[in-house]
Amino acid sequence: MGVNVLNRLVRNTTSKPQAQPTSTKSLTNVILTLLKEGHLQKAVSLLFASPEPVSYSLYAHLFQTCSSNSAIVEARKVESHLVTFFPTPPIFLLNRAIETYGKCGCLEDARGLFEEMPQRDGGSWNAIITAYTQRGFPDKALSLFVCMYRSGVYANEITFASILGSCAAVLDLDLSRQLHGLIEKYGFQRNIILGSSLVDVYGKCGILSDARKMFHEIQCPNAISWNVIVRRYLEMGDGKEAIFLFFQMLSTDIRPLHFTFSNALVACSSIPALEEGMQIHVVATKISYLEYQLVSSSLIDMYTKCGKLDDAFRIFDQLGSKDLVSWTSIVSGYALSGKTWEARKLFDEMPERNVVSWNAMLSGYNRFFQWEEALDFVFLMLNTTEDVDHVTLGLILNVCAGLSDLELGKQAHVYIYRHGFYSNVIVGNALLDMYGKCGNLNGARIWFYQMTEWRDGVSWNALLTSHARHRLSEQAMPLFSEMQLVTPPTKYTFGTLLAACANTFALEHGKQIHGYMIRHGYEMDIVIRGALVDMYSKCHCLDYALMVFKEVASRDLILWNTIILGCCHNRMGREALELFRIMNNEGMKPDHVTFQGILLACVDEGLVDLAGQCFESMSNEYFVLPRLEHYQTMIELYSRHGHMNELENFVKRMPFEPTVPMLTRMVDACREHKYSRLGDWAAKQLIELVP
DNA sequence: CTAGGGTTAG
Repeated sequence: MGVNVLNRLVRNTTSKPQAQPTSTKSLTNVILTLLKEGHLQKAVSLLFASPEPVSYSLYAHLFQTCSSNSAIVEARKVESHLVTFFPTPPIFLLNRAIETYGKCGCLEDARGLFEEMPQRDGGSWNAIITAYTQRGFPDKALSLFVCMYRSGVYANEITFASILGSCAAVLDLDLSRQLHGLIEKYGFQRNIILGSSLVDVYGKCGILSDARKMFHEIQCPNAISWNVIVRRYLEMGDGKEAIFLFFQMLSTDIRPLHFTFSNALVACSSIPALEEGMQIHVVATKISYLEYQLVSSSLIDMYTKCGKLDDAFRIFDQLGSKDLVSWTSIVSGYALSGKTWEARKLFDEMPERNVVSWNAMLSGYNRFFQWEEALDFVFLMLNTTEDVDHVTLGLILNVCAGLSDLELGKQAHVYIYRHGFYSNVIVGNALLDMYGKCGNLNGARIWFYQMTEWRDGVSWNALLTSHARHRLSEQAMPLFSEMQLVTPPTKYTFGTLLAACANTFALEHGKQIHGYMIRHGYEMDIVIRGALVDMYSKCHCLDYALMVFKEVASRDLILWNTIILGCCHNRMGREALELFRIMNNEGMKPDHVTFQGILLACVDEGLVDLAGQCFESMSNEYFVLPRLEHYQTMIELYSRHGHMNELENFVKRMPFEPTVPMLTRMVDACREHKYSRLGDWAAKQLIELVP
């Protein structure tokens, strides 16, 4: 503040605050009344126009009010008045001024005053350090702290609290430990604010053991201390411990912050833990915390994540005022559990939407492979709102991949490039996936090398998957070796590699991967076991496939289909049929893939009648609509086993015209079995189709 | 007197 400096130098009045005339006293009273009534601007104008100084305490009061109102113009006026009438104002008032400038976000004013002060005390350093910490410049705060330390000014509790906040922001674990040592050396360790700050900084640095140790050293943790420790466990993905600590807090007589309720509920959503969530619901109701939108929104989300849509909806429905977040929560609850129609109905009713609401709805369509609806929704979104973020773009790319629409995917790529989203790793990986799924392996490769700077393990997996999908499984192994130098493999990596082994009949590689996973304790989920079954059966090692299959406790449809088709691959039709029988007994509903396996088994075993019955039972008993490949397999069945009458009846009863491969197969079969009536017809059809 | 925590939804 150049003007203020000038004032300080030019003015040489020697007025003292203690000798106040009556007019000043009344002025003070008027200003105080104005402040009390919230007229800060008027109060400051009055002060500014007054040629008299006021008491130190009134200046302090004015600064404080400017602080809480972020009134920068008024703060400058107050400082100006102060330095005009006091050539050497008390340091503490200038410290207040620095703090006020900091709170108003005017760091230049704060720094200017700090630099110009004729004398500084520890409070001045604290004020400027706190200003930088709170306005989001932790590096500057830390370097100022070093200056302070070097210039021999002692740090006090306030300094430590502030500087720990900066450590937490930049995750400087080493400095935090040093500060911890100093705090104990100076005997500040019983300060609850410093204790909580240390819990905070250790937790943010991911050292929960130290955070927990520090927490236990706090004699009487307050609501903030509890909130910190619960939150840190939640952030590190240990929802269980977060919930445990929350309930421990409830057994003390501390009244929890409503934020802590929200954190505990989010922890329940993350596990998910319905029982505990319901208990928290009860407690929150008892102490009227559902009044907080934050708590009720978290509660709605907890119920949806625990699969209790009805309960979630009941709370939502009874909500006094439904805010954007609770609307979005309920929509996402329906959308992500497959009830996209209900979700859409609610979405259309929303009084307002933001990018998260749009993304939630779109995610629902994507998760349940409703690509057409998703695409319509994308266009609706782009026509309605400008609000598009990296999540939206990732979802749009998923739609392109789902529809195998490379052109659309390329358009999205251009958009992403133009709008600077390309260096986002989520978007980048979605792009890789899109190129792979749209059949453009080269595009995927080029993009993979372009994203060298910011790719992660997922990028490698995506590229591996693209290679495996393009029957370039031989190249997957060298790629995997390259990958291992950079990033550790995950179960997704192995899933892809096993599929690659299956496609290239690389039994030895497959066995090595299986062994590697067992030795290194990788999670053997149902997808991995399915990949193992598939790999072993495609490598003609059906015994191993069956062994892995039998180890799975709860089998899903995909796993059943894999083993049934595996038997077919190994020309073990009878075993396939036997497995189908067991599957039925276990109450598993077959789908079109299962029936394709069954029909193939019948072809192989020459079970023409059984195949016919199965084909009939598809639509009659199991309500599985026969697809093109089922009709084709039936044609193969009759052709191969010379059942020409049945073949003719079957083809004539088909709900669509036979395809070229079907006709070709029929012509061959009719020639072989001298059945010219159908053969001639098929040949004629063929000529019309292929001129 | 100044200092600590916390923003739920994709």
